[in-house]
Amino acid sequence: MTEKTAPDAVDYRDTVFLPKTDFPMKAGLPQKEPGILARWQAMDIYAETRKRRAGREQFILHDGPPYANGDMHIGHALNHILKDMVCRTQTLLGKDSPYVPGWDCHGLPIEWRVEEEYRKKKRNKDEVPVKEFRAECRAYAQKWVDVQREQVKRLGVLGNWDKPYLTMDFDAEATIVAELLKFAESGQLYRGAKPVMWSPVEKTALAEAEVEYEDITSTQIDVAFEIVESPIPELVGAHAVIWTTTPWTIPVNQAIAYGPDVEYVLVELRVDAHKRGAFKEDAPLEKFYGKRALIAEPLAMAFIARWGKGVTDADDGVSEIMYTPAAEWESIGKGSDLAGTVARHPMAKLFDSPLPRAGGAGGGPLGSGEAVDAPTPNPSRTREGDNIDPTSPLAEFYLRPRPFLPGDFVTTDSGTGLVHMAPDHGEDDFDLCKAHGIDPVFAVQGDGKYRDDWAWLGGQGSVINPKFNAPDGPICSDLRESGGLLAASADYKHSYPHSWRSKAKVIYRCTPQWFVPMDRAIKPSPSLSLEGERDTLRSTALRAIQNTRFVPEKGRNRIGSMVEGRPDWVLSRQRAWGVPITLFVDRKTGQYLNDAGVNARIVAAMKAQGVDGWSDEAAPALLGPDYNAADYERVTDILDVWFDSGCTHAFVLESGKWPELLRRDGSTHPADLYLEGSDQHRGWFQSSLLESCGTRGQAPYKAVLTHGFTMDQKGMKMSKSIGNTVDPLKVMQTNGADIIRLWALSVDFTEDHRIGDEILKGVADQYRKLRNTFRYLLGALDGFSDAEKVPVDEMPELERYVLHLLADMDAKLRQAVNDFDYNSYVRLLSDFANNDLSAFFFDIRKDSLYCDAATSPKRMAYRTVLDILFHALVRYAAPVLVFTAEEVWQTRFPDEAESVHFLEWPEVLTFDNEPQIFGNSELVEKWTTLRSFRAMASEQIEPLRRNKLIGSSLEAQLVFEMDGSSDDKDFSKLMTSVDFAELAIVASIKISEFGKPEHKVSEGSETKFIVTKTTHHKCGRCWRHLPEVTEDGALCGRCEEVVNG
RNA sequence: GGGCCAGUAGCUCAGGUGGUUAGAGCGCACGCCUGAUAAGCGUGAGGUCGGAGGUUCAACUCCUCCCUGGCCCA
Repeated sequence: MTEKTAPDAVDYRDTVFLPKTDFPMKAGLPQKEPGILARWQAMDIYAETRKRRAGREQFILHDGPPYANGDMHIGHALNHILKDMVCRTQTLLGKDSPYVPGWDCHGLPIEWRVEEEYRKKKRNKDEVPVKEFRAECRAYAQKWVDVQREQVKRLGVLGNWDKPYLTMDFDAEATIVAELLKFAESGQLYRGAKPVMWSPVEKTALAEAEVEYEDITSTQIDVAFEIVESPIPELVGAHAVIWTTTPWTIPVNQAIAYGPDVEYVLVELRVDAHKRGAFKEDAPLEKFYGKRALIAEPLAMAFIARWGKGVTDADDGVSEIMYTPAAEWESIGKGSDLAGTVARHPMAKLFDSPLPRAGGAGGGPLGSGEAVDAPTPNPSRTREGDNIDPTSPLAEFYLRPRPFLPGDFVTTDSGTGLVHMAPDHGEDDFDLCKAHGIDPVFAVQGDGKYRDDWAWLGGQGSVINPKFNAPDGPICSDLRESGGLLAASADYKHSYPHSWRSKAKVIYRCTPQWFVPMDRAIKPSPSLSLEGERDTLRSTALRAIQNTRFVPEKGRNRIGSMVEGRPDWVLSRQRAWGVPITLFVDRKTGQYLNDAGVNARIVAAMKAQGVDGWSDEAAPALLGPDYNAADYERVTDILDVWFDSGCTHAFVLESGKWPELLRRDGSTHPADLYLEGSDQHRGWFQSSLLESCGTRGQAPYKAVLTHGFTMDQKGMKMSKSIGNTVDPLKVMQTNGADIIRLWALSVDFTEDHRIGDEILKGVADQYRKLRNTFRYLLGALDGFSDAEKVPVDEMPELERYVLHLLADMDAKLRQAVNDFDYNSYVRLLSDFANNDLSAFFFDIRKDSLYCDAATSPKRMAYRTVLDILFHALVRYAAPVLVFTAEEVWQTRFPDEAESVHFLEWPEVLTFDNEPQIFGNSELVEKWTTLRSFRAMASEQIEPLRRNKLIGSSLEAQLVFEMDGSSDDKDFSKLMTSVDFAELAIVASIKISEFGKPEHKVSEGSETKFIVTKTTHHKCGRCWRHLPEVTEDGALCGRCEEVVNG
């Protein structure tokens, strides 16, 4: 065959209707987005959106406040994008979905930063008036609120940025106090105690973040506690050995812990006879030689070595020391056998008194119950030999028996396997003792010294002073005198917490704290109605969890098990920058004042002056004429910041300060949704739940949505020190906010997910495909007007089929919105644009769009569908690609006063509302089959292209080979019912009645097509190969009519 | 160390109650087109479903242990 081309081929390019648009292929988002933002700001798009949705069903997402400190990081970005997506999709659905952002402004980290600035300027915090200090904290928080606000706005997040809520607003502070007083009124507060990290130098409690660990050398001592009673008779008279590196805690020992599964032995302390001459003169041998010591078996040798070092002068003395398991008790057994054993405090001997009687582990000598104000013991200074009244509080304390208690925390890593318990100075100690009714005694003051009234230890200096703990210091001396010291040496190297600020050692110290009880029956009050008669905060909260929707569902289990097992809520902090615990405590009874009038004055003072309204000077006025300020202790603790944020539902949603948030449907749940990272199961979700359950008897939210954390490309946690962080601000600079948004909404945010260059590149590719889809729509719709619209029932089947695909996706998108399943949402859009439109519909109709007459019904129908697609897709995309969607919309419908974001979810045709359009699904089945044949044809054409037999598929001729089966007859019928050549974008198709097996590509293949090169000539305008074209470059009938017609 | 959660192609994700050769989009390779052109179309190659045991006729799906990573605690 010879190619025949017209010698003077005409260029028909100008007669072809090519897509025409100014919408650029390259986005240039970093340059373009700020301009779009400015326009939105100028038109006050947030307020305008509220107006346009006024009176509609509300969807209230309540913003959890991020901490006002530092730049926005990727976690903030993800969180805000998700919140924005929620509000925007709800708004798109036609609801009124406002967003009031907020910040958490009180608390230690800010206080800390301000102090750090002081240090740089060499100012002493203690010399700064507290009001001034708070003012600086306030300014610091405000500075970061402003910084973060601009950064989040840049993401395209729509919200009431001009009026965010701050926990440090006076109104907020007043409401937080009012909420606290509700707990007071319903009897849900008590003062208890708890060991906290304490710096004796700064005289303040420290948070974990303020503590650093350094290696130090401490005095280690072994102390003998004489066993006075035990279910194992052999133990009576023997000595339990405890080991500690904090000798100063021995005076307030109150018990001994054993490991229930640890093996214990009883050993006799002996020395080789020939070494006896080498004993130190002052050694405690006299008192212990030949005596029996109770100790964990794996640790016995190490103890003997310590003991031996102290009793002989010989360098090799250690190896010469003997120990023998006491013959009387061969099988010493496990720790659990020690239950019921009782010892006496070695210092009891300093009191000239009879041995204590066993039994009855008592409470503290110095008060009990919830009031912890320390009573005063007998202040007489006493040394051994002095008499002290055995009925005095201090003597009674030392003479009280020390019980053996089971401790899971006891290990055989070091020490003796018997742990001395000082509930004042250790968390394990406190918890174990509390569980057995033993309370702390508060003997060590804030300055680290024993109280003056603690007999002989008072005024001895700070307990962190090495001299205090030295082998020749007061503690060891007393123990030596009383015969309790087995070994002491200042040579134990270990890591120990120090104050980050002063570099001084810190201690655990029990201090009075305010608590909310989890298991106390709540006193009903007018504002608080509960379901159960004896409801506690825990039971109420657990019930609320059952009534809440969790997305993903596993969140319910997570917060549930936390609430089930959590201890009482510690509300108090000994700090300056926070909301005060505004209680007056009766100095006589220890009870806090509960007077509605006083409370109202306190709240009013907060409203007027903020947290500064709570001061000694203000106390008399707050108390009013009915109370004498001298009779009351003004609590100076501040609230845990989690209480602040737990109150946001009260001072933001219910306050009326943001009218758009007020419920108009009588709903009792303030919020439809809380949305934060999964760490907030322990944080804000829980503090809000407890606060609301304690004051309102139910959760403040209907649903809780959690997202995971963003990891680096390899799935590892991001950290500045490793240098694997991704800065959203930089991504916005280089890629644009729409790219980060698309990223956040493409990943499975309910789990931990990743970000990195490769991932962002993929997201950018995905963006480009979507952008080009819009660009094509804009170009193809050039000049389109309502006059061109064709009724759907007059459209070709292909158009109706595509409308069905749209409707199908529409339903799935709605479902995804309801499920907050945004990665499905985005993928549905991408897949639809790629598969159904670009590779299928647009490709097939390219010929009609370019070459048919403008008045062609087919072309008009196509453009009508493109218009429908445009209106639907731009709306679907708007919540995701907020900037690009606006750019698309404004390109087609420029209007300074309008925005794509005011639009509502598109109305699409569905089976339900227009069954006749889709032929009751027959049309869908038919076209699904046709698409599979189309795919098959492409597959068969490929070899010819690869072999350079043809180039464009338009050069291909298909022959459908029938094998005579009924299926084939149906298929051929199907294909002849449409213009299959047009669908497959080939020259022509023939149906062969009698299949020729030799033409099959391979045996057993599903192949139905034989492909050859067409013999027809190519139309010079539409490039189709058609029989009527006389020579290559001449016109086909259709084109002839369009061009010359 | 404890509680909870996750681990499917290079990337992002699908894979009801266990059942035919594990899917999609993107990317990649190759090819086509040159009238969506730093675009569009097609074909193809990529996975022992984190690992090891076990239950079962049959396991990506159920059980146990381990590894890796994450959140919250200690």
